[in-house]
Amino acid sequence: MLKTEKRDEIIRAALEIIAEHGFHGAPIAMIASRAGVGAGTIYRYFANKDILISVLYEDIEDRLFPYILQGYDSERPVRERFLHLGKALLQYFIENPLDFRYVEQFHGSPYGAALRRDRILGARENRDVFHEFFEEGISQQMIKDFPLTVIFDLAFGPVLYVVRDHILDVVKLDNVLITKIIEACWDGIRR
Amino acid sequence: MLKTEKRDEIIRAALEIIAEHGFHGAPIAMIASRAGVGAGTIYRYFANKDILISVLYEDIEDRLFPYILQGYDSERPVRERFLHLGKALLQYFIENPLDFRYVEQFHGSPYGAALRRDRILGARENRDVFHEFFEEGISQQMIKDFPLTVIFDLAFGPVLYVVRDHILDVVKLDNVLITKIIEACWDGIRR
DNA sequence: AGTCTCGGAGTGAATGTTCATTCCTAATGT
DNA sequence: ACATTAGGAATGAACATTCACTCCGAGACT
Repeated sequence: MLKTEKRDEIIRAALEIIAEHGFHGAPIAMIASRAGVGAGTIYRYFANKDILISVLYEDIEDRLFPYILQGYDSERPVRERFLHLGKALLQYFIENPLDFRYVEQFHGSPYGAALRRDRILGARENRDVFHEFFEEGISQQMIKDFPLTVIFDLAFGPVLYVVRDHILDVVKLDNVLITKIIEACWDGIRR
Repeated sequence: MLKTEKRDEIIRAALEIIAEHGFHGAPIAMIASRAGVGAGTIYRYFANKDILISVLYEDIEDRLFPYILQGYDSERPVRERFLHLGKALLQYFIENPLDFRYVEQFHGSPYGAALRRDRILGARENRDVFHEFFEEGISQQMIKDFPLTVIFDLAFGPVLYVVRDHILDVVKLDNVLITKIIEACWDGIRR
């Protein structure tokens, strides 16, 4: 019944190594030894490396969305909700830099390009939260009338770049700065 | 005297293949055949693949900056200059999608991480234009007072994401939309 | 209770492939 | 003729994937 345990170890190890060394510098043998399993074992859980890589990505989304939705209240005013979503996103990646590094590499690579039509952050059930939120904001005339995709880019593009800088240690983010940044994002999309 | 010619072919071929298939799916043999040269020839021009990859990146910057600076007039008002820079950046990548795909992959990879402290767009002489521009904008109280890095993220993060969407064909950008987008970026950073 | 059998999870050495790089020969120019 | 440049087969290293084997626990049998 401990199936999950080994599988989790493999996923954790793969995340660590790929985030740090890229898809390149992450041979199966290395992942296996970091996970404390035999190389062959990985193939008992994942048909091949590509599939491991995709599953890993979905795994991150499955942790990210619940985190963001914590304390999200769709009854609150638009601006307040935006600040919540933006901050939560920023915070999640700051707290989980490996996830960020991984997502970043994944998106830039051909693996990620396969996700094409699916929006940058998620395409599962949860995605609807963002969807609905922005659509409501637009119809309430609180948010500029752009295609949804563009609104995403305006709203969260800066957030992701700021996270990168924080991880690369070129900015030091504290709570005050974070709030100011998300407010600036809001200025970008609000009417 | 045709030294340059073969070299350019190699660079072009490498750009095409890497942009499309990633650093992965771009074996030297494939680059060579696309360039119409022998595999060994590549090594007459580039010591190894890593160096080819870095040179390729620098090459892109060397084309990007002159393009952006065309018609840039540091005497014009801050807002106007910002609109110029933003549009030019967007336009360059729309016109050169391979360059964009390449830069994107490069940044997300460990190669790019080596550029750490160097700012996201350039670290050569030209970089100063952006530098100076934002510093001036801040001291004139036209632009919000954030660390320079953050200003970059707020200003150009959205632009790069929009370009990605355009290339992935999830938005259709026309001149009107482009202008509106850059204006929204301005709203994000202006006081 | 003790012994035996079976099945499936786990292993890592062996395999075959893919690749960057080298190096010797051919071609080209001077 | 000589020097320089190009070519691409040959080389060896690195890697993903496979597979023959080990190990272990849960039943079955005595």
